[in-house]
Amino acid sequence: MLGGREMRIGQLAQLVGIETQTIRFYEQQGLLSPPDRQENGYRSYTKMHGEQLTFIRRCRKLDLSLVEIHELLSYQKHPHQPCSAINSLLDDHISDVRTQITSLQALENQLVSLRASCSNEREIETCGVLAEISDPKIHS
Amino acid sequence: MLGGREMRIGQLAQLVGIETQTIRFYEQQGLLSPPDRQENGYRSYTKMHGEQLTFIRRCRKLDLSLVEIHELLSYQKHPHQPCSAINSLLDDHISDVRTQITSLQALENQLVSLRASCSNEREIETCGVLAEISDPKIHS
DNA sequence: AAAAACCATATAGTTACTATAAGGTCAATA
DNA sequence: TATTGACCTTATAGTAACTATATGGTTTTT
Ligand SMILES: [Zn+2]
Ligand SMILES: [Zn+2]
Ligand SMILES: [Zn+2]
Ligand SMILES: [Zn+2]
Repeated sequence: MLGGREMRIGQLAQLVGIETQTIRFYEQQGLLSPPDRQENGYRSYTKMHGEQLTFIRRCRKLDLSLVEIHELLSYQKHPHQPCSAINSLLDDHISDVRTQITSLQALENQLVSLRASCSNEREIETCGVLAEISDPKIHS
Repeated sequence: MLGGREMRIGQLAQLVGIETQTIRFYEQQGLLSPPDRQENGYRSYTKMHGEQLTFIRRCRKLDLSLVEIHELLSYQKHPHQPCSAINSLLDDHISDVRTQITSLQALENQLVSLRASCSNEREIETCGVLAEISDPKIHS
């Protein structure tokens, strides 16, 4: 054993703040390099695996999909190509997020207006909310 | 056959603008009343089923979950209770949507700032985007 | 009669995990 | 020494709301 810094999956999990199953899952998905195994079959991780995992987790917090992360990792393996692909990926992702925001805002408006059609304190039978969903008035 | 207005699943699907599998799925989930069957086993739907389906679809467009729709439908079956539960459901849902919007906006800001760390036209090796994800600078 | 269109059920796939089952390994304890 | 507990292994199923496929029966059209 050259550098005696290996850890087992539980320690890595604690280090990164993630569940052990998630680590195995990323390995299975090809996002995390398969670690060496001890004689008993236990996974043996290095500092590098910790960095890979942290990278993946940061990407996930940016709501990048596993496929997108896969792409980013593949770019990292060809460091002498132009980085325009990375920027395209990011631009597309930003535009996805903006689309989501826009449609959620439209949804919020609809919901607020629906909510306004009930003055509370009624019986369900005459509740404006259910009535509006069942038979919406058309607003210009 | 008393009122000869029954339709088969394909016709109902076309009427509502939905796939036949989705109709069967809603029935299986207990959202749509099970229709009568013809002698050959085919489902036989009435106008009422069309209205139920339209209600469900409108709820889905408001991004209400199937569980929430289930709740709404159960309220409809007890029309002489106060409608405050409906309003609570809606208020909770609106607050969910607002939470989503807020966190997506925060995400958008992060992504835009990340994007700004690359001036394009570089090699991947020196791309500020990957560098930032791997090793983020701390901003106040 | 044969082909096309429709219906039926059951099952698997999607995303990113999370949870469970069934069992092997290791260190500490009774 | 036997057993407990914590840890590890793999494999499989569950989540949400559909969507797609496989396989086979029925009806309608050509
Ligand atoms: Zn994206
Ligand atoms: Zn009301
Ligand atoms: Zn909701
Ligand atoms: Zn770049």
